[in-house]
Amino acid sequence: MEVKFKKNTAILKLSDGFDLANTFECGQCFRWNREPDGAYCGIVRDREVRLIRQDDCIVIENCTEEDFDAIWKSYFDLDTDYGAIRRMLSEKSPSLRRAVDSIDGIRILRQDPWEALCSFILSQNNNIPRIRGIITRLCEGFGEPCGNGYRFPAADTLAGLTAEELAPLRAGFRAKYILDAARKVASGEVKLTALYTAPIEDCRQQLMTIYGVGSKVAECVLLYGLHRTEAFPVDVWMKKALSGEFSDISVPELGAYAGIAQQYIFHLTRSKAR
DNA sequence: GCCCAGGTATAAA
DNA sequence: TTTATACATGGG
Repeated sequence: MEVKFKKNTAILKLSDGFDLANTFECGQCFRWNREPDGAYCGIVRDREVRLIRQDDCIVIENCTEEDFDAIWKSYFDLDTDYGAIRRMLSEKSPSLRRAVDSIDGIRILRQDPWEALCSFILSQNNNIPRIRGIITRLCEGFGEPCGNGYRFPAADTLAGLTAEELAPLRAGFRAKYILDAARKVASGEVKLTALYTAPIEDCRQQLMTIYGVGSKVAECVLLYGLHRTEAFPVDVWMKKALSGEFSDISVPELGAYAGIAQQYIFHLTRSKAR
């Protein structure tokens, strides 16, 4: 990966892939917005940037060299060779090769664990456009202004709210889950930063103490919020996939990248559904 | 109108 | 331990 800087703009040349639409619209995140020119605009922590492809480069606008080193290099997982991971996964089974080949240029973002926790609580029994709407209203209603939008509200902020105060989100039965998550995170009863390094099964159990967090939400938080790429949702809808056309996949064999394999399988099953 | 959505808690078999 | 159902809401 090469990077050059020109007046608050980072210009990336990657040896592996970075497809903006596939990365931001694969269902791992809900707060990157496509603009008419094909660029994507998003807010992470207290920074707002805009990404656009120019020839074989990805351009990050409003990105200083300091921010790139402190935030974006890690957030976009730019030090990871996705080409190598794809090749490794493709060797594991014919069905997984089809899944990997069904989409390219996805990078697993290193999102904020708290934001990922809320996002995937809200995702349950819900569709992506509506999830995005609820999260937008959550940020507008309770987040600090940032750039042209809002930061994701802190757990401490939400912990002091009531279900009635969350009603404008129209999150339905999920509102009470958000409040329980906020309360447990704000109090330290669930310590998200500990989940970066704890044994994966302990992490699952810890997350599932939150009302409304089951195995599937826990796996998504671990993968997308804590970059635990070995996390794999074996026991909810993935069980369906693995008993069908993906029955030739052995999850333990996928090892450290089982979660990334899951992302490709998710895409293939989604694209077939329509 | 109808079906269903990146599921989970709860009750019942 | 496995299987069924309600859940709030609205996108397509």
